Amino acid sequence: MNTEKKVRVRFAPSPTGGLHMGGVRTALFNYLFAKKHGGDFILRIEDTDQNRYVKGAEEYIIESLKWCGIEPNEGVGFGDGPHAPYRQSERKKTGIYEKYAQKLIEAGGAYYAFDTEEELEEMRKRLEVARVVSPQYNHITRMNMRNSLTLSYDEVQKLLDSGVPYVVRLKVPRNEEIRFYDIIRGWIVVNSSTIDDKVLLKSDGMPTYHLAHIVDDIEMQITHVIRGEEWLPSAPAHVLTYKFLGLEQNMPQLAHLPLILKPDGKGKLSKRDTSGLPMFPLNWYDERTGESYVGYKESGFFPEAFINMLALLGWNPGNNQEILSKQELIQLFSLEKVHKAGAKFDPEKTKWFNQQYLRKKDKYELADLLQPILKENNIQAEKNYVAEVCELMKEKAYFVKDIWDMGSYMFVDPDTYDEKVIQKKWNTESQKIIIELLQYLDKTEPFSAEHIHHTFEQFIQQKHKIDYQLLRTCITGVSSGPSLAHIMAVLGKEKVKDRILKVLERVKV
RNA sequence: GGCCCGUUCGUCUAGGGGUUAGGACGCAUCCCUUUCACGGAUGAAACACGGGUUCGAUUCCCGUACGGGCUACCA
Repeated sequence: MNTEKKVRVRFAPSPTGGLHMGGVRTALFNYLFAKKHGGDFILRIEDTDQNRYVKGAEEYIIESLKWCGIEPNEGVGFGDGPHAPYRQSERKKTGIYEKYAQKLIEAGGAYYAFDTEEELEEMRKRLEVARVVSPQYNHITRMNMRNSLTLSYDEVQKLLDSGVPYVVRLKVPRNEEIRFYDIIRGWIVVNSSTIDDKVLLKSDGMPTYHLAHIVDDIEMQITHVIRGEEWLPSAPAHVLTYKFLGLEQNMPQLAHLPLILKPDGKGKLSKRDTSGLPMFPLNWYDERTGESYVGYKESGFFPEAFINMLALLGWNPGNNQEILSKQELIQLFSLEKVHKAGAKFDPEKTKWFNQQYLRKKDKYELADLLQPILKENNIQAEKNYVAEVCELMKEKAYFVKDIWDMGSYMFVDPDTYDEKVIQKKWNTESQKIIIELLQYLDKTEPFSAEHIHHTFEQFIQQKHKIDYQLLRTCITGVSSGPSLAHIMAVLGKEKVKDRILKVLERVKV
């Protein structure tokens, strides 16, 4: 609450799978907010659920953040700061969560519960039969369960000493108004009677998210918690926990981000989507299920485009500018301008973003990016030539690989020719014209786009009309593409002549 | 079901008591171009509904509808 304090925010994913693009956006907003205010951005790994732990997920998260260019300046994979360790499983070993749980119990804000799974199940059934509207472990039902509120002090001690498994639950009071301010949503008021007695410490000794994140946020001096809207319902319980701990003054400010929704249909974006675009920043293979998912990186997206698109999902600078560099995003970002409503992911616009970034790149940069694709296709070409091809093709491309897909004829002679064009237009007459044109082209010097164009005009004036589509097909094999004169200039005179002669020889009337 | 959050063109959004409700993606038409694309121009397209408050509401309030989230010893 103290604005003098240095801003410190964290991204705290649990390593239960590949980092979803929704998670990337949460990380991004944290990053932008931190940078904007000259603060720290921390990566904390919340691996308190051993059952859901997925090998490789942590590395994946780190690599994803690196690729996106939203690197934490403190935390797992990014160098220890003063608050190491940053993995909750390791932090647990220091006894810190137990310490806070103990404090809570002593303050009367939490209690031990010894109920077995069966007993809990039984309770739920009982409530269901009784048609209780919200069956939960709460201020009413806890009085019928086995916990330190219903058992005598001696009984509790005996159970504790005998090593019977127990959990620690938050003692949520009855009928109290819990208020808190959310930077994005404003004041939120909830009646405590609707909140259940959340488990804070599990019977395996691990804290739940509810306890762990509060302890760590306090210990790590986090000033702002920026997280997904799915946490909004449990936020009142968190506020209560801070209060019981006597830490209300140190409580970070809360900001709950709107969810990213599926482009079609309903619900939040899931791991797999039918839109055709990836849901993950990087390729992800899930060892458990054997499922693999493609990433934005491998699909040919630029990280800047990906980040730009994500930033505008639920936020915008308010000035109609849509193409924003990371620096601009940082400058313009503010939580107050984050939208409240969920945003549907738009695959079309995502591609458009990539196209915009592709156009901004210069031809040599594109040439470097195209090089690996050429290599895959066993093409060897000089960098300057590749750059010219990129310059020529880039207006049509969404991805670097489009340059190859649409312009492979710039590197290899066509071996097939658009049949529709050939069938319709290839005849003795048109052949004759092309042979005549060939002589004109031979004399074109220099063989630049401008001069070629001039040659065309001359030819038309002195000889015949030119069927450009046919000529294009002869040279490139396809019936559409960038300016033909430019293509010819880049290919060079010899290549052009060669290709035309080849067609005359190979494609009979 | 209960609790919480939300609702401006198909989508992302700007705006906000009096506006021709703005931009972008996509779509359509036209211009440019040998073609496609780019670029340019134009167009179709929105304040969920019903009550208040007000001289006036898309904007504020309340309902309704719809959408979303949560409802675990998961995060």
